Amino acid sequence: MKLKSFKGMNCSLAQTLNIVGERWSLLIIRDISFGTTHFDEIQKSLGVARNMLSTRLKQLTEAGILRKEADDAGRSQYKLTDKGWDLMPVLLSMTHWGDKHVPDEAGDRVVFVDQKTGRPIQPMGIHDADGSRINYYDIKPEFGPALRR
Amino acid sequence: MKLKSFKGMNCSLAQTLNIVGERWSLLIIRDISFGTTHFDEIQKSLGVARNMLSTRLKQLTEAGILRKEADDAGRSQYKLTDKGWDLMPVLLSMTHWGDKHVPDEAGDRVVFVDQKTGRPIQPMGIHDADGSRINYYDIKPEFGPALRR
DNA sequence: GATCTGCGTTTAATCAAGCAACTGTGGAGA
DNA sequence: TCTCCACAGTTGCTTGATTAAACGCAGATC
Repeated sequence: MKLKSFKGMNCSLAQTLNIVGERWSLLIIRDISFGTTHFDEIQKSLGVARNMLSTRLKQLTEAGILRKEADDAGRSQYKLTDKGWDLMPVLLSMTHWGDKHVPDEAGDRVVFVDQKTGRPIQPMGIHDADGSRINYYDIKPEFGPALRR
Repeated sequence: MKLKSFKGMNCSLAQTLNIVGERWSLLIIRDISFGTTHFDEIQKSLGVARNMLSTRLKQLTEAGILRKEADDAGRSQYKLTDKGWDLMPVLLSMTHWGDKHVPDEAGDRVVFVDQKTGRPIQPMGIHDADGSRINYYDIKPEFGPALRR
């Protein structure tokens, strides 16, 4: 009774979840994006089981999200590829949702700021073709070519 | 050997994953956002096991993401709450990532358009305080009050 | 040469996903 | 009123996934 794969679903969300939808994947990716790139560092930071971490790193590397390389000391480390960095909107959306809906009494936990100005970035939101911010009830889904058949 | 909870992690991403990070949750939420609101409809649409669906719907309702109510015919249906609709940026980020990195040869699967203009919305991206689009390498994380202690 | 650190793999136990069959309820039709 | 069917779950079982801890192994340090 294998875990059901989302591969056949012909849905971009399902395809994404098939690759990064596993419990630990996004936390691993976040750690690496923060500069925690060595196996033991990630393991201690997250408290994930070592074999899980090993498996996930392998899968994410095969999926082209991570790249394994040696650092100056010859120790192996993991870095995000461009494909991996493209997941930042996903990470940021989730972080902002957590900030808003599962807050800490002491305030925000991590704030992402614009490096040039030092000011916090906007919470992730929906923008129309002109770049104006719009609401979720201002959009509607339409079937694209791949679903019209 | 219970599944490790992310609750104690003091990280907004982990808090979000603790609520919607399970395999089926986001797919269920997407279906409901598309108007597939009855138990059997969702079950057939996703092919998820009925007991899984039952458990997830219960958890998501308890988490305040869904609301259970009766439709005109008295059948029970599930709707998104505002808290649930706030997950749209997460769904859209993942959908756009899938469109880009796991494409279908036939083209896009679902396109989200601005209801007023009919034009597709922008792919989810990072915006600075002034609303200008910036890149992932233009931002950096800073520890907020909850982590400075 | 003994111990430590880094990076995993193996092992054994337990938890959760998956499937299918069953229950319970309400309405439609005979 | 009796049967049939759709809907919304629930129950029970099997198998896969997750966990923690122990083990391997190479290179560096004491």
